[in-house]
Amino acid sequence: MAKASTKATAQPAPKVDKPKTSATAKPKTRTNDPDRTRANIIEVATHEFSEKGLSGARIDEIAERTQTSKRMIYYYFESKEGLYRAVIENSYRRIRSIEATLDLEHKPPLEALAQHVRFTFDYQLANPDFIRLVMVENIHHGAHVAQFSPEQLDSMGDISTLHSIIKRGIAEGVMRKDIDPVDLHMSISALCFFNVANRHTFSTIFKVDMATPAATAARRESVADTIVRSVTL
Amino acid sequence: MAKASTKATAQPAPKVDKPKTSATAKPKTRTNDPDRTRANIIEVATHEFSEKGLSGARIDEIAERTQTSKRMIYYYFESKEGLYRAVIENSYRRIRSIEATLDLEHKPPLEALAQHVRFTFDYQLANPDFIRLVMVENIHHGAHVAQFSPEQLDSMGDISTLHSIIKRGIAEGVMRKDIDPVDLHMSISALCFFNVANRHTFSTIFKVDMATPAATAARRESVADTIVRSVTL
DNA sequence: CACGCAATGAACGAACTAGTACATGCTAGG
DNA sequence: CCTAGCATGTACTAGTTCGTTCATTGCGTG
Repeated sequence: MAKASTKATAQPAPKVDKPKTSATAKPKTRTNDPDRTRANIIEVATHEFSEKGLSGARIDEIAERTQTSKRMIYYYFESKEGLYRAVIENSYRRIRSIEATLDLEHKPPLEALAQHVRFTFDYQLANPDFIRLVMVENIHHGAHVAQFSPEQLDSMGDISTLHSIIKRGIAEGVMRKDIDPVDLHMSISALCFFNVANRHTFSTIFKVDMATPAATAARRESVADTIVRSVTL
Repeated sequence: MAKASTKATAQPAPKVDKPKTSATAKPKTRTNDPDRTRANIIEVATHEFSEKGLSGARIDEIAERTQTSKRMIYYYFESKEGLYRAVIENSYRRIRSIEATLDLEHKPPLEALAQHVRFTFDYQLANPDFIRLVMVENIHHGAHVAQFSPEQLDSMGDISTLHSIIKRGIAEGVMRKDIDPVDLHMSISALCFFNVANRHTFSTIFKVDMATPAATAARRESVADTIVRSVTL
């Protein structure tokens, strides 16, 4: 459980150094570090909630796995739901910040689209906690996401990358003119999401191990191909 | 252990064969009717679990909405998990029994495939409880589905309809020869599933109402089209 | 027709769980 | 260096929640 470096999980809090506590301070004394504490709590809670759901997660258990105590959870987040909200918000923010670091602007549109799909596929695969959190949230009818601010929602729903790919595709005459970006995005999300979200029941029922590198690679190409085909003339 | 009867479970349980319980029984006296009681409990529990998850559902609440008491839940299902298992099993059984009542054998392969997709789409849309239950189960890593018998799993994974459509499609030269039926099924499931499972967060983030008839119809066709395109030459 | 077993009900309790009261250490500003 | 207020830890409580105990009623059958 040693989770030392977790610094900027919650926010870019410049907590740099803490010379105060006698530079030579030993682990004996307590060191107040709000940002770190918050970040640590969110990190632990993210995993707990994604693993057991909102009602299944236990505050006491989260507190135990934290470097601090239950008291701090209520001090910073007020309630179990407050913590859950912070977790969801933090997860969405992280996902957003990492996406779109891809350079697709000067590749042929269809190739760019395929790349975009593969990236999405791999990213979701690499972040099962986020996927599970989205499932949990939908079981709750998206009630907490609905509380987000308009700005937050806007940035979460930013699919400008896809827009520009489609635009170029149409301009270059390699894509249908009637593509609905949101509809396309939904298809991409659906295919990538399912791969992570439902892998357990699907693997069990169809007796395949979706987790092997070979199966993953094959599925990744299948999804990319399916999407590319859906936009061509 | 009281695995006594496993016949009529939840559903329009028309109280089929029930010669024993004096057919003329009046509402005044208590009428022992195990099957009906079981079915009633499962019905209520299905909704509760799908709405709140395994840990979120409350046995007391389920009991209240039942025509019987909590005592009966434990009498028939032993535990909360036992009830949950029965609910999952029953749901999968229902889904299976209704599917494949479609006559697709003498339609052109591609048309048959499109129909099959539309049917799946509509069916999942009409059964959100089942979809949500599958989500809940996957959050639990499919641990309970994994306990099903091989026979149960076999019938749940029966995609012979799809197999035969593909077979005809290839024979008639209108489909690719290298289609993997399970892979195709996964794509169909993914696209249909997402439409119900993630509608809340998706609608909120992208500011669209996925529930309108128009949006539903459009999405249905988009999904059918995407799948059909994915198998053509 | 009575007897054993299945089905049912009401109330109870032990364990758990979210949240809090109280006490105290730490850091910064004057 | 001293005080105010933020940060933290400990111990506790009030309210749930699953599951059970004890008792009773209906049903089929010998």
